[in-house]
Amino acid sequence: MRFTEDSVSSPNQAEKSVDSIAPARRRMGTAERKRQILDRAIQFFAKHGIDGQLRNLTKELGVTHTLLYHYFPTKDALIQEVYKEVFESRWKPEWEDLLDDESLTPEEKFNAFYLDYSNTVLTYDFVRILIFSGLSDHSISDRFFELLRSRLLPRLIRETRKYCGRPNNTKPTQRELEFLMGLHGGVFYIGMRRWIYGQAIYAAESPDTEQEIIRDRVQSYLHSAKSLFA
Amino acid sequence: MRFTEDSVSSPNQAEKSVDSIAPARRRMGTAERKRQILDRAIQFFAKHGIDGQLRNLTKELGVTHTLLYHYFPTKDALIQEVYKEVFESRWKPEWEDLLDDESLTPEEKFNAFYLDYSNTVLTYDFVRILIFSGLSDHSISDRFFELLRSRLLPRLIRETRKYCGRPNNTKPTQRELEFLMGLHGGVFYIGMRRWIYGQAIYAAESPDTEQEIIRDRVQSYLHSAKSLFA
DNA sequence: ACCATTATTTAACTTTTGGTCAATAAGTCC
DNA sequence: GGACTTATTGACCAAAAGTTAAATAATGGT
Repeated sequence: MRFTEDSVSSPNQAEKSVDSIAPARRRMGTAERKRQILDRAIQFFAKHGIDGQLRNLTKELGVTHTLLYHYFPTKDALIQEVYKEVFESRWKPEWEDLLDDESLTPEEKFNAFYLDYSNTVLTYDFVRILIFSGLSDHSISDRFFELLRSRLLPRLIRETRKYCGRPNNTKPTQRELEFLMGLHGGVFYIGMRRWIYGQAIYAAESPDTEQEIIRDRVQSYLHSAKSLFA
Repeated sequence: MRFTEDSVSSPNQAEKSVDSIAPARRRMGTAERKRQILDRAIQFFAKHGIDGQLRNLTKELGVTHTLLYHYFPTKDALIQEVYKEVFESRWKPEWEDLLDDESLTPEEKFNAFYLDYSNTVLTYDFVRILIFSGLSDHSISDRFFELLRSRLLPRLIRETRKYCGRPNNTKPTQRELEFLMGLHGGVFYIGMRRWIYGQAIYAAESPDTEQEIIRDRVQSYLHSAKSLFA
């Protein structure tokens, strides 16, 4: 598993398998190298958690671990950039536009949103890093949930009410929010099973089924909301 | 936060605040000490993950870290016992009995089960250790899900079918299972928000509301199942 | 071809941390 | 009260892991 000096003694084989076309060694441009490190760090910390060792991370890159300090002042700084990258780059402002689109029915919006949301958020990197972050220091995951809370939940509640034929003139109640979180959590749980517990998702076979599953749940949510909050 | 030699120099104040009535120092019975360590280790590893340092753990107990090795051969052995304790002690065989109880309606079973299940499983220790385990080495969380998969899911599907007035003569379909996992995951997500993300659950105020939330979701699940699988 | 720049490595330092072992002392039994 | 058992500690080790500083060598400009 762990390769030590062997990788040095046999430079012809499997030196790197990632992006290297040449066994090229030194001197990569500053920007590219930083980018490369960051990309790899995301994968790496998603897999091993923030306790992953820098020496192992850089081994995957084919460089010495001290090179990191040329680009990042400290391990923690690197991790912060990883967090930032993952969370800020994946949030789609379009989600808000979609939910505000006047030409769509609430049902269409819910389906379109959760289909896209699950494709974006339920990835290996995102799910695991979000949880690693929550497990240790909330400060990062909080940012994501703040977006969720302020940007998405009010819109989703509004659409739910529209679907139920109720006016949207009061603040969402706890009960409404909780019921929505049931749907939301159920969707996120798909990612949990897949990327945390390593379970095969029952729907992994056909891509259609995955969509069908989301649709089932959205359908169920809206349908039940109508009778629960009537 | 961290107390070093101060705790020795001022033995009157806050020496320990946990179970100590006396500032009693040495010589605890073997069994009690082991029990004490294990209990504390559960809390500790749930909080800090398995990378938590033994020295910090024992500091909370007011003993030296070397004392651990008198009771557990290695850190890993201690962790294994923690896992075992948490997962094996919390699984209730009564759940199966409850779901098999002939005198209850499917709806009553679902409500009773998820109410009790959430009280048992959605604790700080359990949720976090389950996830720490899943994040690193599935071997432990797998055991729990195997119980879930073999003992509970078939019964829950059976009751769902009964509620829908359908015969239970075929294996659960993926679609049925996935729909059930939507409910299940939504419930577990309550624990996630509370113990991983550190969010106040909207229903934290009144204990009734918590029950109401579960009931809402169960109601929704069953009701929708009827129309989805008709 | 030479020089300046800087990406990269080598060597070394420090702190952390799981683990060992011999010494100490708190109970218990007589 | 002395002897015996063993819970507990203090000193210490070695490997792991983050960090630093100086040496090395690509690369680009002239």
